[in-house]
Amino acid sequence: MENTPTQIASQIRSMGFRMTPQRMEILAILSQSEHLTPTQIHAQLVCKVPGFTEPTLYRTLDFLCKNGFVQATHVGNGKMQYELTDSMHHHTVCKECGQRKLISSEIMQEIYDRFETETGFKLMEHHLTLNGLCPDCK
Amino acid sequence: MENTPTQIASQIRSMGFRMTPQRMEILAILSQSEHLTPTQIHAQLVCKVPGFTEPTLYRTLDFLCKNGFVQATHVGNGKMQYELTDSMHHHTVCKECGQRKLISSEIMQEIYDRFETETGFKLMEHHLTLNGLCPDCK
DNA sequence: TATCTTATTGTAATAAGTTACAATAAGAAG
DNA sequence: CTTCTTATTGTAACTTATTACAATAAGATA
Ligand SMILES: [Mn+2]
Ligand SMILES: [Mn+2]
Ligand SMILES: [Zn+2]
Ligand SMILES: [Zn+2]
Repeated sequence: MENTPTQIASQIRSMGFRMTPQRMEILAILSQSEHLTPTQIHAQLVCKVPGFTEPTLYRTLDFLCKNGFVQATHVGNGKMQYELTDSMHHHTVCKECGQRKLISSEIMQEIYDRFETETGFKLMEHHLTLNGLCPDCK
Repeated sequence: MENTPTQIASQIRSMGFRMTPQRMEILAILSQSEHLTPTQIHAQLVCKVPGFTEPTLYRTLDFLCKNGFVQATHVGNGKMQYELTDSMHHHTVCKECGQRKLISSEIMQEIYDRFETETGFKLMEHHLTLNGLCPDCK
């Protein structure tokens, strides 16, 4: 399972959906950075495609999320952020200094495994942000 | 540390802030249910206090969160939800059937302890929602 | 290539959330 | 109780997000 815009495009088509310039533009933008808010994405869109509208942006993000090509995440502030579904990764965010740090997948995988065996629940979270205090600020 | 509206009110005063009817109304509403969106809270507010405005609602929620009396949470849809800071508790939400389930604090505490010792990060998350598949839908 | 179906887009109106600033009132002081 | 300070509220304007529906165009079919 790959995740370049072109590969996602053909997957979209093979799922019976239609591939449009609007969807392609959004995928192109998402493929170049992560943790983008709708406003940030829209700012980039209107540069390239002057008439691009908000409803299309929000609907498309929704569509891409529902079909697993994009993941929506929260990082503490109330704003949604979007990124292409990539390898599982997690962050810590320090409430004191704001520093973000990537958490190794191994640690989280072990924790997830244990959680799943103890609860019978199958986790599908691929991107979790944990808030607290970093070692320095603690 | 208690969390009834009256007790929070006196804490707010003793912290040098002012206690207002608006803050009291919001605390009263939050003390009666959990997982409330701003829109839900506002709907209740305008019934009781006809002129209650949105800026005051959002500012007050922000204020109560920053001072630890209220916690803001996400449950998968993009909407923020608010509730009085109570004992730590966590949920699973099934992507298939939508069922929500409370996760025992003991399990999470052990997992948190391990996470903290392995990363040096001090978690302050008191309310985490984990998405995936419940035992039935798995 | 031309035609057809309908998924997807844009338009227009609305709702939710934010910001800047002047008016108000909580609570301290006299 | 009255006065004073300033934290907190409401007003007004704006930005971000959502909804309903008519116009468009992707891609299937002939
Ligand atoms: Mn990330
Ligand atoms: Mn909860
Ligand atoms: Zn820190
Ligand atoms: Zn289920």
